[in-house]
Amino acid sequence: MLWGLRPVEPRAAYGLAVDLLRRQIHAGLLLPAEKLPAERQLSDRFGISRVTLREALRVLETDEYITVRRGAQGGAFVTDEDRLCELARRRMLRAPAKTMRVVEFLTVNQMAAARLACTRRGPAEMKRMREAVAMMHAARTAPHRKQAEALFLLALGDATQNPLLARAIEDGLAELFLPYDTPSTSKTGTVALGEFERLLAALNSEDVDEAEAAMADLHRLLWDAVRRMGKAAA
Amino acid sequence: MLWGLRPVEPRAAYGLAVDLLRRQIHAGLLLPAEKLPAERQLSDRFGISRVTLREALRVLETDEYITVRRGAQGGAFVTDEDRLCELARRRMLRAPAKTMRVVEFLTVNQMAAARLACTRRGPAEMKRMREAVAMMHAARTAPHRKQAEALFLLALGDATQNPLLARAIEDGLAELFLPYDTPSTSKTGTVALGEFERLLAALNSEDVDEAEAAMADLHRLLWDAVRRMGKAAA
DNA sequence: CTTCATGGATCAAAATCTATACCATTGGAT
DNA sequence: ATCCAATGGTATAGATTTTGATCCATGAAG
Repeated sequence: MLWGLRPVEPRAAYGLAVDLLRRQIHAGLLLPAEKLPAERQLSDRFGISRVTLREALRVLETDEYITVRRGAQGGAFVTDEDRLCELARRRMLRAPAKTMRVVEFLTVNQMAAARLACTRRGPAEMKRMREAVAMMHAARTAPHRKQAEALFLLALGDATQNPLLARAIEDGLAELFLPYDTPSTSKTGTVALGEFERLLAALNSEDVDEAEAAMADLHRLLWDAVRRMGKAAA
Repeated sequence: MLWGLRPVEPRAAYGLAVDLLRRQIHAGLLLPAEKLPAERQLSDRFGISRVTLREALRVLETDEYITVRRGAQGGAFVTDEDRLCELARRRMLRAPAKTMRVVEFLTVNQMAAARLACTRRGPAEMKRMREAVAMMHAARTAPHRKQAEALFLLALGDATQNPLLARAIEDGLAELFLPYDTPSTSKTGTVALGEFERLLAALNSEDVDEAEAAMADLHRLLWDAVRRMGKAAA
C-alpha cells in the first residue's frame, strides 16, 4: 500500500531566495530600514545570477517587505518599522491560532535546547550568546532587542550540537513574525533581559535545571505577550 | 549587518522525488520488496513528467534503494530486507553520533506530541492510531511492525493540530533509518506494542500524564535498542 | 504465440537560470 | 556646473531542466 506520496513542489531559485530573505526579516535578523548589499554582492552570496536575484527582490518589493531605490546611495532596503508591524499584524490576523502553534513548537524545542546546550555548548557558541546578551544591553529599540534575542536563540540551537534541533528553532523563529511594539515592551523587555542573563549564567556553569527554569520563565513572558496581542487584536 | 545569508540550493524536481521516496523507505512506510506504482502513475502522483520521474528512479536504483524490472508484471521494487538492513547499517556507521541526535530530537517532539494530542486529537486521527495498533497486532515481520509504528506516530503528530510539530516528527522518522533486525526484536517488540496500546488508551481518556509516561517508556525502549546497536557495531 | 502492461528511448517545445554587456539614475566629489 | 562612481534597469544569447508526445522493447500470463 502507498502512504502519502504527495506531489513534489519544485522551488525555483528565485523563490528560495525570497524565502531566505523573508525568514531573516521575520526572525528579526534584518532590521527595519536596513540596507541590503548591492545586487551584485547579494547574488554572489546566494550563488545565483543577478537576474534571478532581481526576480526575488521584485517579489519582496511587491509584498512590501523591501523598497528599492536607484542611484548612487540606492539599493534594496527593508521596509520601515511601522510597515513591518502592519505586515506582522495582518499575518497574525489571517491565522490567529497559527501563531500559538509556532510559540508552542518553539517552547518545546527551546526548553530541550536549554537543557542539552548546558553540557554540549562549545566556546564558539558561548561567545555568540555572550555577544548577543551584550547586544541586548546596548539595544535601545525594539527591533534591536528582537535581533539580539534571535541571535542568542540561534546560537543556543547550535550549542546543542543537534542539527535537527537547531533547524527546528531556526524554522520556528522564522515562522514567528511578531510586531515589534507589543512583545518586549519596556518593562517586559527588561525582565526578559534578566532571564537571558540567567540562562547564560546557567549555561556557563552547566546548571541544567537552572537553564531549563530560565527558559521556562522566558516562555512564560512570550506566552503572556502573545496572549495580550491576541486580545488586542480581538 | 548581515547574518547568515547562505547560498541558495535549488533542488531539481527529480531530486525532490528522490528525497520523498527515500524518506518513505527510511521511515518504513514503504516495505522491503514492495512494488511501486507504474511510472506513468507515479509521475502523476508527484505531478512531474515521466521523464523526470525516471531520473529519480535511476538515482534510487544506483543507491540500491530500489530495483527495476521490465516486462509485464515488471516495475520498480523496493530493495529486499537484507539489502535495506545493510544500507541502514552503512548509514549509521558513517555517522554514529547522528543517529543519537535524531532519536534525541524525536524524543523531545514526540513527548510533547503525546501530551498535546490528548486534548486536541480529532476522531480521524484516533481512527488512524487505532488502525495502526491493529496493524501492529497483525504484523508478523519486523518491517510490518515498523510500518505500523510509523503510521501511529505520524497520526500522533497530526493529532497535535500543530503543523510544525507534525513536520518535526515526520522529518525525524525519515531521518531515523534503523535496520529492521535489532530494534524491535521479539520481546522488545511485544513490550513496545503494550506501550502503544497504553498510549492509545491514554489518548482516548485524555489522560495527559499517562500519555506522556507511555511515550517516555517507548523512548526508553528506543534508546536501549539504539545503544545496543551502537555496541554491536563497535 | 499473442496480448498488453510495463519500462526504455527519442525529440521538439517551453520554462528557468546564467553570463555578459551596456544603459539610466543619483548623490557626492571636483 | 561637471564629472565620477556606485547602484539599479535592461537586453540577449546560450545552457540546463522539465515537459508532453510518440514509438520501441521486454516478458509473464493466458
